[in-house]
Amino acid sequence: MNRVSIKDIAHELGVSTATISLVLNGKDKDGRVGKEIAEKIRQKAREMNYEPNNLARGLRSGVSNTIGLIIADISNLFFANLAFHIQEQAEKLGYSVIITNTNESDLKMEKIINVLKNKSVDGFIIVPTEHGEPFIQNLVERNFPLVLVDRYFPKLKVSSVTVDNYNASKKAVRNLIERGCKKIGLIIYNNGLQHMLDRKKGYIDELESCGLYNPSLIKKVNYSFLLNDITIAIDGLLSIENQVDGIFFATNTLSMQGIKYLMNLNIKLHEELKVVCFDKSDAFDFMPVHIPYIQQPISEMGTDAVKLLVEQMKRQTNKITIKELQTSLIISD
Amino acid sequence: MNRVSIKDIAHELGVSTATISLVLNGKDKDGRVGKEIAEKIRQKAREMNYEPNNLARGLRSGVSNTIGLIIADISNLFFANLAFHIQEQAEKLGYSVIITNTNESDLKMEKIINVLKNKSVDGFIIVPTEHGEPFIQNLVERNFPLVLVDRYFPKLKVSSVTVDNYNASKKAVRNLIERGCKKIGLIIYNNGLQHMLDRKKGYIDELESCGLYNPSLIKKVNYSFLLNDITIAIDGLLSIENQVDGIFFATNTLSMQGIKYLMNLNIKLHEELKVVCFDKSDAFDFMPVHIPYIQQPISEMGTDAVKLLVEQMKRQTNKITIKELQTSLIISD
DNA sequence: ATTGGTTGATTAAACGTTTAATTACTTATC
DNA sequence: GATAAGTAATTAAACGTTTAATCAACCAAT
Repeated sequence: MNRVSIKDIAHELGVSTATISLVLNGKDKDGRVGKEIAEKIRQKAREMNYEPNNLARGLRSGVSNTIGLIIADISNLFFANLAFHIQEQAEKLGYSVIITNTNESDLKMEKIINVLKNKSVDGFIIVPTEHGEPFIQNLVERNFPLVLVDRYFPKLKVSSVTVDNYNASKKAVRNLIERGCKKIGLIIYNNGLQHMLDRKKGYIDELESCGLYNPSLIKKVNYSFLLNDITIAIDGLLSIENQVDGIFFATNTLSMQGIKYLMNLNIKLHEELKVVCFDKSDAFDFMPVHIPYIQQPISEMGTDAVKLLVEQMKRQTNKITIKELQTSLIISD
Repeated sequence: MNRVSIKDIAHELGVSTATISLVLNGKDKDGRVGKEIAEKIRQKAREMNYEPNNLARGLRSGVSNTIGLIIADISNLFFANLAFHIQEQAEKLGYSVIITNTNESDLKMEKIINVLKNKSVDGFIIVPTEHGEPFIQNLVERNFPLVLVDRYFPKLKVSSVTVDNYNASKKAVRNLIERGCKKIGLIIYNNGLQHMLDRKKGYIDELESCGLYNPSLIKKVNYSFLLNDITIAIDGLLSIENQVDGIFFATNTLSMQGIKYLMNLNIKLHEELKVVCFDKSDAFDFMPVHIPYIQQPISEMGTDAVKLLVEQMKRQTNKITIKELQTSLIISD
């Protein structure tokens, strides 16, 4: 009652395992295997419910047709959606995906990379953690097929799919300016990841271009103390010396917690204070006013990442592709 | 520059691969390998950065220390969180997890089960799709380690971890009754999954116990036409002949879309109409009133599922465990 | 001096594939 | 009728482990 192997079919048909393998892998054309026997093999395989053992296959051929996906926080809807699209696209191209989660921990990322390598994934799609650069560097040096997504390290020669964070940020701030804001605060994570820096840079440049930039309106939040830090950040921005009339939230988690706190404070959004968020949240639909937000092309990010990776895995190319997708500012839907 | 294997270490140390394997698997006690050589092997392995090849290991030993997790909708926060906790617990116990997503498609579920079997996972944790019973049945017959989670099939002899849907539902309805509702509607999916039926049964029984049950106040929604069906359902409940004063939403997706529509209709929640939801949503924090909801012990569901599965995989037991966890009704937090 | 137990190591097969190399046969070519 | 070319199959090694079986050496006890 055990799994049926190529050997069983061979035995059943009185033919060698090599022939079976050839046929079942479609290498029976170019005059390798006779038509009748090939058909008989295919028939028998179906009949016996044969399913190839991927371990054996991977061991022998060094190819597992599996992609290792490492994301930073699976309970963040953005990443969950990203994972979804990556898996869909991978399946279309004949790959399966192992989804794993670092929970933003560098240690865990290192560990996971090793686990996945031992499982012989053919390539990685990674949303890297803050101090994960050395581990990525290591993969790059070993010439491992790899695509970074959402976040990237500018110094590394590695393909990536991100959004144009800089211009997204400019767009967001521009919107606040056009709506009449004069004192615009930024709430952003204090990590050193380049996409955060890009968002900050966009904010600064756009404000500077109209002489509205004021460094003390940038408030940084520690990811691990989100709930606490965000109240401090907002209190700071609303304080007597600052009195901002607009806030740009640089991520979806910041948006959610920030707006929650603003509502607690009974701040009238839109009237007393205008906000723009990076990334969408389901909760926007339930807020008393429409919240403008930067929409990311999640589906495209996912499919592009897979496509780039597959190219690498097939060794069709070894050039680095840096893909920067454009975002849209959604005012109301 | 290739991966270092057990052979390389053996060659380096002038010793057989068997010895290496023994030592590296901790089977060098009971007088199998000398102390000095064992230490030398461990030393060298570390030095050469040896990492075992799990394909070879799995092929030879038939054990992969990998759990296949099949969930129904990864972009649903409930499942994403569940996946998170399952992965955490699995890691603690020395297993890695392959997360996959059926998107509620029966076909996909069948396909994924096969893919994972070919990757030789040692066991499954599955959130089954509506018509997935035969595939689960098949796994059960083959005596495959398996735990269902969130949903279950009462006819199958298979371990599962779910919540006590029946009593959760009763609790929810009881709350509406206590808040003075006389005409309480139910909005629920029209699938035949047992946990849905349980929720419906709880609703019916609780209402019948106080003579308030009216079958026409149950509105069913098709998952694939959620957006459309939910408006019809709500319109029906609010119509002149029904005029409900309370609604129980049987899932988080139904809650979200339902409440969204109610707000569009400018229904005053709490005053004109009271609601209770099954499962929590981040969006509740942003609603004008507190939404009471049934809180599920997601973390516990995840860890329990892993524990049950690991017991099975280790063949410590072959008895079926049906675990039904209790929920809490959260009025306000 | 034979037997038997310990300790410490090796040998070789096995897991299920893939694939380069080989063989054997048939047919076509000059 | 010898050679080449094509067709159709097989053989056997290899991938990196694990593990049962075996062997070798030493020592103790009869």
